[in-house]
Amino acid sequence: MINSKTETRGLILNTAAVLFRNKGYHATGLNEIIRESGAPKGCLYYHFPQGKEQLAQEAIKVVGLEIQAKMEKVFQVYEDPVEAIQEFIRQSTESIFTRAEDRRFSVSLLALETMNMNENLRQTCSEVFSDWEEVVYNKLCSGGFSTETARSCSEMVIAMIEGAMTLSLTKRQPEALLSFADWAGRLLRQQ
Amino acid sequence: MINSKTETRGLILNTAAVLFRNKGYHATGLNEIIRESGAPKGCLYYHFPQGKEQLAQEAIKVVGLEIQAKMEKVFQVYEDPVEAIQEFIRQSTESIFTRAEDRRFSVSLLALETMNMNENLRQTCSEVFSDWEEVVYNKLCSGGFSTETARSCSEMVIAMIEGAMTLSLTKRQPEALLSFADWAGRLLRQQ
DNA sequence: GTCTATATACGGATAGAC
DNA sequence: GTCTATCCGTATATAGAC
Repeated sequence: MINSKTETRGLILNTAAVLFRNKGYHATGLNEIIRESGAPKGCLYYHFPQGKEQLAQEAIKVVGLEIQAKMEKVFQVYEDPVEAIQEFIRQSTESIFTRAEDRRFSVSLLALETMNMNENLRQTCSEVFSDWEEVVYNKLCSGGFSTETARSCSEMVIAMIEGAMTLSLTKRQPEALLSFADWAGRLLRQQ
Repeated sequence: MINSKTETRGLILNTAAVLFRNKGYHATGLNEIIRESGAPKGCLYYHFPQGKEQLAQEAIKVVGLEIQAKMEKVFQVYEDPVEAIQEFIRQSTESIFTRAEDRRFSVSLLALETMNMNENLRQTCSEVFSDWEEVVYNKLCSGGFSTETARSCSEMVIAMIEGAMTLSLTKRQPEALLSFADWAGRLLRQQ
């Protein structure tokens, strides 16, 4: 459990993270979160006094950290940064299209839904993107990229993953993601 | 007016297109569409018997065509395909960050919201993406790219635009989009 | 900490008059 | 083609007992 002061709180938060990431902010109801989590029905506003906004804000951080952990795990296995990034893309694609069809390795939906509606949530999503970029940046630097090149590349890598994932998921075809993995290899090595 | 058999119908549809594109499917209510459009209040289900789904499906097509028209307009001015693509990105960035802050040149939000919820809407978004790719594909071919290269590049260009736009909008900084325009130039010329 | 009941609003959708 | 009234479900949120 991540970020759980109590068992119940953590249960609700983790359930919320799954639902928000898969269905988005507006399509996920508080009732649904309580029902799915199996948590006591009366305790949501006790643990999250500011209601849905607070729950979403914390859940976005959880989603961000989950995906970041997955990325770091892959990065530890592959020393070469380019290979590591390619492998992360391929493994994410595999997860999406086989293990759990409706899961996304992305916070694009939450970001796009909330950016013009709630400044706190927008800011939280923005920080998640920046954190991911930092992980890629460090990996590129440790692999010999100049800090300037690594900075520019890391933002492009995250942007492209989000975009290619959106296209692949919409078309229900892994091609966009897989062909991006190939592209990323060529592009980064040419820097 | 696009696709309007009658004045009122077109009015509703165009208003719906603006709201859906900016706020997404779930955050946009039918009441809101009627109110904003100024259309007669009782006539929504007369013009759109299948309700919100039908309205959204047609609106997604409208949004897709609007963005496609914008792209084609820029492509007509610049003969070189790489230059044309770069210019489209720069002009879109300008539009987003100056003329109308909450406007997006994207259907990512609608695609991500509906893909696991409604097969019709998912399919419609998928077709919009494919149509955009086709425009880029034709431009690249006419500029001397091989059909194979053009096919792969066109999908990457659309994916990258969607991803970079998501990041730029979330961070409220044009950098991701503008730096992608530079990248796109280098990448495509190296093919 | 947890529960029930409820307030209040808004969502999409329908029926039937005009 | 348009309007009004309304049904019904669900949403977030709160009050107060236990």
